[in-house]
Amino acid sequence: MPASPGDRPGDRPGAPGADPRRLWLTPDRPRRGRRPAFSREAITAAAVALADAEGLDAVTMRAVAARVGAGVMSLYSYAPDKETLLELMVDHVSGELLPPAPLCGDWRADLKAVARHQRALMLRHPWLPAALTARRTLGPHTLAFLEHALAALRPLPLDGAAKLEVFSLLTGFVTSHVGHELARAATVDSVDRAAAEADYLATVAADGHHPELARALAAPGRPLTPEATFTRFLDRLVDGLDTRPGPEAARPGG
Amino acid sequence: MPASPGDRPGDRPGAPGADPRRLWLTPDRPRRGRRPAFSREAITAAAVALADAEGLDAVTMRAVAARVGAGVMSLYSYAPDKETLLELMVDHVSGELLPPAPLCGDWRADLKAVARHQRALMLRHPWLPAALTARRTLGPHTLAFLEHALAALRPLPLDGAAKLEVFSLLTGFVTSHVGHELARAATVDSVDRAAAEADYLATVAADGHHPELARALAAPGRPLTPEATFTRFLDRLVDGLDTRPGPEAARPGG
DNA sequence: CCACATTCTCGTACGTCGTACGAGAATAGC
DNA sequence: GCTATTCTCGTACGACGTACGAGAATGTGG
Repeated sequence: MPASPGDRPGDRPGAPGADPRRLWLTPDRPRRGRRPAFSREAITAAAVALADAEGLDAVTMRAVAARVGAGVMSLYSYAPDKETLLELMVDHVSGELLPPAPLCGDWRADLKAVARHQRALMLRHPWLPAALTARRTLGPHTLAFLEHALAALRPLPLDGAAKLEVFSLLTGFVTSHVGHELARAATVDSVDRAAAEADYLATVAADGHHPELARALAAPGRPLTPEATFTRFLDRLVDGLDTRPGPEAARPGG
Repeated sequence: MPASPGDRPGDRPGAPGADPRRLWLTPDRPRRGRRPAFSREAITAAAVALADAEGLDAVTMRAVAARVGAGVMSLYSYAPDKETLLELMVDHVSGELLPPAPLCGDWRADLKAVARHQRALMLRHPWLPAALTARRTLGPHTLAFLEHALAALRPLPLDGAAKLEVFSLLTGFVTSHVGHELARAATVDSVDRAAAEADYLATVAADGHHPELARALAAPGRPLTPEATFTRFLDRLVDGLDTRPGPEAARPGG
């Protein structure tokens, strides 16, 4: 095995997503053999368009192939498997976050802006929360945005690991929140579903064993826009972030 | 169609999870016809055991059926589809959160205890974060625990909707965090994978375009136990929670 | 005791998925 | 041109969720 220098997009063998560099560090060297008829970029874009239009479940290898005008198995020359294609999709749309707006220097404001951009991206690509919870992507665009977020946290007296944690916390929150936000919006489409659920909750609340739930549901309920709700959550989270360096390291097993 | 009074566990027809009450409010009335050979409980327990042992992907209708000693299609007498079975699984393990420990009255401490119990449950059932991000379950056990969490928030001057939001925020955080925690632990199993990723990140950080990332990775890096990291996150989140009632309601469309 | 309606069991079968395999077409260097 | 290399993609396989419907078991009314 002559240790080929540099990897092709395809490279049929190899574990699913075993080595990130195999996926992201590919200077597409090969200048021999048949000329590729498609491109990783085009295939990824087709997959994204499909997911935008018909949801993540509609992204099948067959459907993507049909959309780019390729045979199904040709896709495997550009991505070793579907999981990799999904990672490519995530990084592809993350490119829409770049270049990021300049920082203002107020780390709280900058962090909130980061979260708002993430949310906007997810609303534009409603499959994104689901795609993000199932994997962790470290592509060029995702990393560039991470770089930006870390720059926003520069004024904070935290060490590097803690800043990464804060970013992870924020991203997790946005993903989770927007995921639920979209789920709710989708349910509203079928009114009976939402009504049935409300009915059911009312039934449960009325059984006497859930007084707090009953109280919560009986709230005056001034309805907020999703934007306002998100902002309120975000404020709660960011304004209150404990920014002290953190306690002394705990001993493993302690 | 004679409007049958009360629904059987089975009830073959009916949309997937259209009506929560169809699923959760079933006093298993039917005392006619052949006696059921299995039970929803036993099937759910088998599915949970399978997921605990071999992961969520191993939970196929065929595998669950084999485990309980039933024919595959018999499962459909107890749950209308696989999605429902997954909801039953989530509620089943949520029963381990009950009865909850008594509240101490300090809402921050009580809320942290809620989160810690959630995390412990997820560590016991590593498939749970993935199962939770894909659906929202409103079974008896989940709702009982929600009731407990709302009781913990009793001292807060928030309205009902806001308290539900806080719970959702907390649950979303725990789910996301433990999901990543487990993913990292799984990667450590295969050391090359983790090493390759670290290598890749180092490569990226060394390219000069990611100074903040380089700084973050070069941190002294006193390693924390997962417990300590979780606690630090949780403290950051809960200690800082903005508990003011919130701004005036925004007008829809504003 | 006997239909008969009801309810459960589950073998078979269908359509869909991801993808392994490998034959053929295109290209570059000799 | 010959050959090694690379890409294309038809076919095929095993797994999945689940629709269908025949058969077995049970209660009730005659």
